[in-house]
Order: sequence, then structure tokens, then C-alpha cells
Amino acid sequence: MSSFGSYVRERRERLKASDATFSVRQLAVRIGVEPSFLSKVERGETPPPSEEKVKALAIELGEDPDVLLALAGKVSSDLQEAIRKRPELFAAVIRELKDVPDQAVLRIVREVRDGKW
Amino acid sequence: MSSFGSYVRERRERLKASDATFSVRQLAVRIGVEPSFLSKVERGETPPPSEEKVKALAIELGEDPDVLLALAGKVSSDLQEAIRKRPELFAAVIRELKDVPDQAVLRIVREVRDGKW
DNA sequence: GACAGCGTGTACTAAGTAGTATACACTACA
DNA sequence: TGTAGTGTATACTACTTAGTACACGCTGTC
Repeated sequence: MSSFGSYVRERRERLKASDATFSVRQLAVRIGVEPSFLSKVERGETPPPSEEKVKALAIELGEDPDVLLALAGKVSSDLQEAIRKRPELFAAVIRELKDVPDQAVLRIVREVRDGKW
Repeated sequence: MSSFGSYVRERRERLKASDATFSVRQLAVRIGVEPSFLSKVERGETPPPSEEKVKALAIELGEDPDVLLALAGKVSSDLQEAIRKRPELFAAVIRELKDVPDQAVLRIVREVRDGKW
């Protein structure tokens, strides 16, 4: 059920069509793992790699690191750290916004950025 | 450096002063671990236990589970799941609110709750 | 027909996670 | 003085994480 692997494979194959350096071997070297390991990851034979490697993979594939981490079942450590620094606050925020539609949440974010609070 | 253990120990000792059932042994049984393990955790000889045990501990000690999890270096799995379901959105929210003072964040959350968005 | 490059199968490992089980020494108390 | 309860030391274990190292067979090409 690991959609992470097939997602990466699909994305990589697409890029490989127009750029031969997106072979398993070469991409693996670029993100700092052994080719056989990336191969196993793509086929879901092994769980997704560490946060660091997933982020490197995201950058190579031109994907959003947070999205790829999510597919890997992870949450970026900088987000976790922000939550751990003010656990009550962020727990409240996240649980409150959990079921609020994207549009509404984005409006809030924009207002914060514009200093309208 | 593990503040988690000493924090738990202090809370437990405080409760034990007026309730003898807050011994290492009895509390350990209530949260579902061996007494020797809780002892080691409190002395920082072993890293904090699993999320499940930390939550049980928080409830027994009358503490906020999210706060105790934060001390354990963890983030509640339900929060992680919420983030993983909409990674771009929540990554934006958290990074945007990271340096915003509590007061302001709380006001925003209240406005959301009151449907002022 | 050799050589480069490809994807993958197999075997292995070092470190971390999350504890259990048992025994020991000490204190209170009846 | 025995026994109930306390905290802890020691030894051990099963599972997971996060990979490496190497070899194999296939394909294209020069």
C-alpha cells in the first residue's frame, strides 16, 4: 500500500524520458544512497528513506518536500520542532483547522502575513 | 539533558506526597510498563517511552498530553496525521505562525471557531 | 564482441526503539 | 521478626530504521 514508491518511480520515469540522468543509478548517487536501495524504495520493498533523503529526492524531482514527506508518512522536523516549542498552542491550532476548508485556512494565513491581526 | 524524566519524577513525587498509589511501581502498572522501566525513564537512563505510554502517563499525572509529548520530543500522531493529509496547507500555516505571539495566534483561532472567516 | 550503463536480487549490519523479567537491598510496620 | 511494599541494577530480547556491498543478467552501441 506504499504509494510513496510508485509516486517516485512515476515521477522519475517521466523526467528520465527527457533527461537520461534520471536513471535509478544516477539519481540514487545524487541523493546519496545506493542504487539498489532506491530501486527497492521505488518498488515498495523497503519503507521510505529518511527525512533527509526524501527531501533531497523532492528537490531532484521538482516536488514539494512537505508533500513527498507526507507520502512517506513523515512530517518535516522543522514543523515538529515548532509544535514542540508551543505544544498547547499548535495542538489547538491544528485541531481547530483540521476540518476547515483550504480556502478559509489560506485566507487566515494571508491575513497573518499581511499583519491584519 | 533529558528533562522529560525529571519532570515526570517531580510530578509523580508531588502526587505521591498525598497519594501513596503514585509509587513508581503502582504508577508503572497503571500505565502498562514494568516498574524498572519507569524508574529508568524517570532517571533519564532510557529515552522516553512510546507515545501511547506518554499519553497514559500524562492522564495519570493530570498533565496535558501534548505538553508531555513535547518534553518527550514527540508530536501526537493525530496532529501528524492532520498535517500529512494536507501537507502544503499545514506547512504554510505552521511556518507562518511559528514566530507569531501566542495572543495573536489564539485570536485567529477564536475567530475561526466563531466563523468570522 | 567487449564495454558502459541499466535495474535488481541477495546478504548483511550497526544503531535505535521499546520494552520484559528477575533479583537485590532497603524501609515501615504489625 | 517476618512480610509487604519501595526503588533500582542487571541481563536480555524482538522489532524497526536505514541503509551498504556486491553480484547478476539484460540492453544498446562502437
